[in-house]
Amino acid sequence: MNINQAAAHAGLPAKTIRYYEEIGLIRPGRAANGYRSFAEADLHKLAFLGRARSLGFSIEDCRALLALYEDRARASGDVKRLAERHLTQIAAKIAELREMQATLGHLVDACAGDARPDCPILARLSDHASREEVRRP
Amino acid sequence: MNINQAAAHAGLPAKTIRYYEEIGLIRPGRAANGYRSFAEADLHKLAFLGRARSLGFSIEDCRALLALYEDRARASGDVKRLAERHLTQIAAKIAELREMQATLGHLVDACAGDARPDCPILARLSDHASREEVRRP
DNA sequence: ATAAGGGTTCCAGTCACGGGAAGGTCAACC
DNA sequence: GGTTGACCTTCCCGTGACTGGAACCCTTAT
Repeated sequence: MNINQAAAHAGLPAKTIRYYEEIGLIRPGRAANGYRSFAEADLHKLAFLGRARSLGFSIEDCRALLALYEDRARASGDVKRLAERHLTQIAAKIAELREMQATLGHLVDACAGDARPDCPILARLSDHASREEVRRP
Repeated sequence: MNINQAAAHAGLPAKTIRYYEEIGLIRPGRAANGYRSFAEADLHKLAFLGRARSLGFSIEDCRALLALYEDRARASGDVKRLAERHLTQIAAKIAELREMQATLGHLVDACAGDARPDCPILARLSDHASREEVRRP
């Protein structure tokens, strides 16, 4: 099977597959004409990689996951640790984004968004101490 | 004021400040010896950029925000539109991460994490149709 | 004179690809 | 047999927003 069929099968761009070969994640065979030749096992690995990437695992995590997958004597604890570490990173990223969302959301709510120049968003960016709340007497 | 003092003042690495100059976000003066010389206005801009970046705005968004900030005839609507577009992206990213978190969280919960090789995480990666739930009779 | 602690430029690397050029290969059609 | 046109190959550059490091200049203190 040639690269474009493999790509369609795995749901990955051909460019990505070439890249995965370049960095040693897969090793498809070669036909006499130099074309890459993808066997069942290669397709399986590509699908595995696509799913791991879609869960946000880094390429290096994917490499480790693939190695664990192929190691029949693996301990599920190793896989779980890797996944938990990734979950921690996901949670941290979500927390960071939610904070941005909250801050920026308040500022956007306070901004009139009309033709006048006064803007609490710019005010906050230019002076961190500035607040969008109304003054209290 | 030299670059390291400016960096300390703005809470940004000196490298980042040089980069911001390189891409035209700031234009500090130069002393006779070739050292960058940061004036009040430069420090203010750097702080502005630092806060905008910490809210997740891209460099190009920061450039636009800075231009709006310096345009006394700006319309707050322009700022608000930019911020709302960014908020949309933040929300999309959060949604994506939460889906990863949910999926991976279920898999981690279902994984024994011991010395045995059986692992629902790898099972799911190797076969998307696999489910971590217990079989129902 | 020298050593330290600034500053400067430029080059390379990061991550995970994507775009595009230049050229080889294959199947089909006239 | 020639010619499309689709597919394949390698190679190199660009992305975003920096970060690290080399090689070298400037200032101040000993």
